[in-house]
Amino acid sequence: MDVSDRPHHHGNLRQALIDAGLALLAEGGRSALTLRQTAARAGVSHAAPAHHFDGLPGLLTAIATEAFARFTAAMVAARDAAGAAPFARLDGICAGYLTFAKTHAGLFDLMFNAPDVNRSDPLLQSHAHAAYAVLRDACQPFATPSRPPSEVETAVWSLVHGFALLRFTSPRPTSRPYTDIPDFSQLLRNLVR
Amino acid sequence: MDVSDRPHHHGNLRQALIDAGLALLAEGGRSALTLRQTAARAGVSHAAPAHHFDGLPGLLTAIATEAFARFTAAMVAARDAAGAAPFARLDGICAGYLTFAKTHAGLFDLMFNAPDVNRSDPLLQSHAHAAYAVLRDACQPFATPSRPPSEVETAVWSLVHGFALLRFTSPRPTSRPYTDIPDFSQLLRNLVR
DNA sequence: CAATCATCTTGACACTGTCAAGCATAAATC
DNA sequence: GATTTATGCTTGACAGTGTCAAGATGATTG
Repeated sequence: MDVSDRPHHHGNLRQALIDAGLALLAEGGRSALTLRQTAARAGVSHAAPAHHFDGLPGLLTAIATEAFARFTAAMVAARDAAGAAPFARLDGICAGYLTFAKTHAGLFDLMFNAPDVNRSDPLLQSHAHAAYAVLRDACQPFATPSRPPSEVETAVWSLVHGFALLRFTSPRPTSRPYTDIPDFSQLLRNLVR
Repeated sequence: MDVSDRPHHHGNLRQALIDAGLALLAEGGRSALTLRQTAARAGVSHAAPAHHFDGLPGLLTAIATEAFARFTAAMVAARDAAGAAPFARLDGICAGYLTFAKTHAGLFDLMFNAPDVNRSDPLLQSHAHAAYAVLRDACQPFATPSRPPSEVETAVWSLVHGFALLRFTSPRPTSRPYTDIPDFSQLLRNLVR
């Protein structure tokens, strides 16, 4: 759309920029997500984003915040579709976790690996905390007197996050980076006993 | 050193560039590791690296390869200092893993998170495979008929890698990102039984 | 000695993020 | 309703990046 076709004030440029960034990220990965490209896709000049975000880190942080919200929603949906048994719920969450990492690799990469995301941002932190809370709640039934909740949470989070990275991120030559990769549910079952 | 002070042919510029890159990475993190800065630190022009590496990805890949070698050495040293018992050996390797991730955060970040590293490079792959082999060998004693080696390996690698990322990478506001982080040895003990 | 080759330099290009200045439109005020 | 203020966006510039082409320099070889 030509610049003269639309009003001078965009209306909701902030959200339009976030949407444009999400599209660029999905199409070309992290390296495609630049300030100028995002502005161009949203149909504004290269300096327009500066009036809505604190530079590139600000834009990336806003997109990562949105990504955490979608991440949480994906885990919750997988949990609620998995049944009522504690293990089924936890396993469902992990399946949602891994499916999200696979199908939204760009978002996952941005959320956890991108160096320019401002992880001190309060809004980002609250969304990240909400995602972690989903996992934590589902871990609670597996705590015992000798195994406090923090230990179960950390073990499960580490296992599923490490598994996701081993499996999906930093694309490797073959689908079997080092050896056969077993099913995650089995690993989880052995972990929580 | 002035350009006219040294001979036109550097002698071993390739290694000098790798060393300069390692220094920049240790000092300023991934964003400080640029082609031009590396060349400047090595005392050559900005285009000199192109004659020794295939662009920036080539340089990063070479540095990551060196990083994997040091990573392997750190794990082997920790293992050999940990005693002869199978669990002590595996625990020692994980301790070496985590200590490396903490004390060489730049290298660790480059090895696993940097998008420009060419992970199809045969030399990089062989070094990465060697690192993984150290972990795999130490996992073997914990395999059972119902728990094949690939399952133990994947579980341990995922756990320690996820733990390292949760703990050390992408610096978070506080040292306790979401909750208390327990000791890793306890997690490992519960995992391998 | 001359030719060749590898190595490094210089200069240019397109692209990036960021900043300062200015303009156009909407909102507020008289 | 007219004028002023403020907001939202544009334009232009700057330093920095990776990459390529062309040239200069020094070592090697015929």
